[in-house]
Amino acid sequence: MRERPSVPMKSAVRRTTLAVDVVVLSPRAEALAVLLVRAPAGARERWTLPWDAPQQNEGLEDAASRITEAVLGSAPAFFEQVGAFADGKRHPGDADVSIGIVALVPARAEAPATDTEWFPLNALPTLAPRHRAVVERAASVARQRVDQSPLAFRLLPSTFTLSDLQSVYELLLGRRLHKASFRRALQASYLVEPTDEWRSEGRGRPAQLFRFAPKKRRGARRGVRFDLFTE
Amino acid sequence: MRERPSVPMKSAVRRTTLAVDVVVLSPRAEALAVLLVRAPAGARERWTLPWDAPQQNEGLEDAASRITEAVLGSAPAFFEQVGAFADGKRHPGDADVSIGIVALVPARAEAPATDTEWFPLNALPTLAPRHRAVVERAASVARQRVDQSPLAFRLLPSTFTLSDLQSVYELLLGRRLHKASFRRALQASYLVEPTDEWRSEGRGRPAQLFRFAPKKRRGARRGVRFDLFTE
DNA sequence: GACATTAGTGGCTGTTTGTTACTAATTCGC
DNA sequence: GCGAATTAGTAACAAACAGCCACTAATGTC
Repeated sequence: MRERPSVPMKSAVRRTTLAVDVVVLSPRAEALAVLLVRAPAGARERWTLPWDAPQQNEGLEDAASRITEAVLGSAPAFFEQVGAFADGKRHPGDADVSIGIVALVPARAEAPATDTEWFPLNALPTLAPRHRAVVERAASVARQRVDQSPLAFRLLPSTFTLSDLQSVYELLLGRRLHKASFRRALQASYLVEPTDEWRSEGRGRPAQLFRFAPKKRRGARRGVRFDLFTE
Repeated sequence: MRERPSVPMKSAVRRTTLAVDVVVLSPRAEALAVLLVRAPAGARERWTLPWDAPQQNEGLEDAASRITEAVLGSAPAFFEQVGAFADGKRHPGDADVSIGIVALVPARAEAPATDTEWFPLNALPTLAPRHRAVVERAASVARQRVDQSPLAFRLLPSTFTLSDLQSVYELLLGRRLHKASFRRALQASYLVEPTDEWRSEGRGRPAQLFRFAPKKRRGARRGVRFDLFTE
């Protein structure tokens, strides 16, 4: 019979260095893009995620907000943790542990700070291994939660056309959706409401503008889907 | 026009204390239960989550594995991060930052260590505020990801009846499911395969045992669901 | 052997979804 | 001015799916 262990003594509490690494995502030119910061001369990689150590008594999301505001001029309204990273992978500031946080900003947000640049997710420059892992996790989290969290709406301005919304979903999911089905499902969800404004974008029929306005939850949800992500 | 900020100087890197807090979940007596450890005399609360500081160069999941093994006698096969907690809430070891990790163990796992006890999720004793937040997040993560991650199968032994499986889903989702619909959806998902064993559990017809054996992903997934969690 | 109990399936019905095809309102080229 | 191109939005049908009910099957209990 196996010996029943007893509760362990706590090891001596170690002090570790902590970083908050922010993945700022925004749709740019038909692709999801990440905001990167030019690294100081002499660094091993030329680009890094915006990051910093949290201040004393500063929450992680608060730190992410401060870090993002410094490179973007304004703080995004939406943050979500994507995980803690403490593997052996190298961090630009040699932090022992990184908290990865994804921030979503609408397409036409303000111009970023000097020494920053948007890179499409599929054409990133070389990053420190830790930062590459954080970016990959952030993208994967965004893809997996797009229908459980109002992620898509944070990538759009406060009013948007349904075609805009569909494009963002397609960007996040990485596949095309059918227009009629998309709209039907959206209608049934009571997530948006029409405004009385219309937008004419060059040629073609003008589109009605909608805003994100989730109504009270509809009744009990139904059966299980068994949609395992077996990637 | 808004002034374009420049990239901030990194603040002096602070050293913080870090804890890995593990939420060990298992189905016990018709409810999901958490494994708690009796706190040393003099502590403010009588019970805590199993936790410890990660060792030098130890990954977070490795730490969770070590911590769980110490209280359970064997390491569960499944861990998932549920988030980092750095709010002002008090931690039993006064760690600045906690990484919450959920571990899933099957129902009839080994007897826990002395000074530990299973508590149903809805009848927890008083915990340090940080620990309460970690438990709540863990439960919520488990509920939200049950159909995207093979969570349910980690709460069952390697072979199980379909009624067992359905019960675990009902436990995680907090609502009843319909037997025929559940089985149809499961069949279509190719997640389990029958063994040639049967189990007779007291009265009633014996049930066939199945094992978790996910087959290659079926073709492209379909439409969007807009299932926002508006809790 | 009747009955209670649990496992498992067949089939009907209404709902949701994929798809095609259409109508509507605009710009562009001439 | 007018048709072609372009984008927005909808109708309608068929297939797939989910909720539901009722049934059969195999065991233990009395």
